[in-house]
Amino acid sequence: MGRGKIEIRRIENQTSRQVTYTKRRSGILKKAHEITILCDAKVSVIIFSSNGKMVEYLSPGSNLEEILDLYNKNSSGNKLWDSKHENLSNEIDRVKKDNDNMNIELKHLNGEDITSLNPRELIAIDDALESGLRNIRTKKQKKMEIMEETAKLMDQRLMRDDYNSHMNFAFRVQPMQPNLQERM
Amino acid sequence: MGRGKIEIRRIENQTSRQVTYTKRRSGILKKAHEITILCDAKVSVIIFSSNGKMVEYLSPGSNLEEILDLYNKNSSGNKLWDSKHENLSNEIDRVKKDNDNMNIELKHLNGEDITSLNPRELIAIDDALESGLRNIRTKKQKKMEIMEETAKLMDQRLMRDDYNSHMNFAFRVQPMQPNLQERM
DNA sequence: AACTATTTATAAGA
DNA sequence: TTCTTATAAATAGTT
Repeated sequence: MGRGKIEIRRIENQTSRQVTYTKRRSGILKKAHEITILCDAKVSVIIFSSNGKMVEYLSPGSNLEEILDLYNKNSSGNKLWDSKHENLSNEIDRVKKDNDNMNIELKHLNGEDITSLNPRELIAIDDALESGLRNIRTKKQKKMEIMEETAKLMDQRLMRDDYNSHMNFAFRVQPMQPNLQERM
Repeated sequence: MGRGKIEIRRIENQTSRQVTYTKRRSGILKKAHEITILCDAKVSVIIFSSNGKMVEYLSPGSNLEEILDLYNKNSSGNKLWDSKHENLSNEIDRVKKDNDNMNIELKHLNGEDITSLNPRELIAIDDALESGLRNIRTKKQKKMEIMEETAKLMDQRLMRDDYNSHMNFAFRVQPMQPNLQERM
């Protein structure tokens, strides 16, 4: 449809390729719109020029997500963006499994849900609890000691500061007696 | 372009709407293909008829995921399928948080990572461990008792069955000498 | 960016 | 439906 017939093959001349692209692109978008109106179809057209610029047509009253949902429904087999979602889903499953395991472990450590356990498992839990208790008491003990130590040091320092501040006071109230300056 | 000019408005006649749809649909697909070849563009066309049947065109050497990735890059603002993604991501975060909390709790119960805890918290852990220990020992005890009870009952039953089977045997192998039955 | 000769698409009819 | 064909629309090459 033009001054001459053309073969459908890549237009080598960069300029006329660009011109043809623009003309035909608008043609397609127009047709897409027309079929939408004439036949109430839903149409999505996405066109990228060779240099990456995009234009799209979307039937009014549609949105691409809806179209792609329909696309997924109509496509047999592997769905669009499933691969992207699959990774996330897998991670959820993995983390949930961890979650369940820890939940069970916590319950066991609290003596719940243990009716199905065998004696060997019960002993393991008992051991874990005892070991935890030992650990925490040791550390608590150590902590207490450190705190007491610190408290003692603080106390000493406070007493010293207190002494000094008394001295300061003494100096301040008697500034005119330089022979009392032997303070640290 | 036809015997008469038509207005671009919904074709009310169901039949001619269907006919027009088919013709124009193939027209669009053809044009999509042509611009792909002539101008080496990338094109995605998805068309749904009013009764939900789908056809698509996709430039050879492309796939829809690629096109939609480009679409996302070219669309400013909120991306396609982000909402779906977001839901999954949120769930992961939520579950991971649970996970972390339980992990910390488990470590605390084992006496690990407790240096930052205050004495009140340490006491809570200590209590939890003791209560767990009490629970599990009570239940273990109960379980043992039940098992012993069961064992005893089984034993009694076995002994009785054993006796009976001997009786049977005795009767069977020495049916003719009833006075030799006094074995156990 | 406009123009127009020609091709192509397609509306209506068979 | 499918085929035909007159005509509208799109567009290739030109200005």
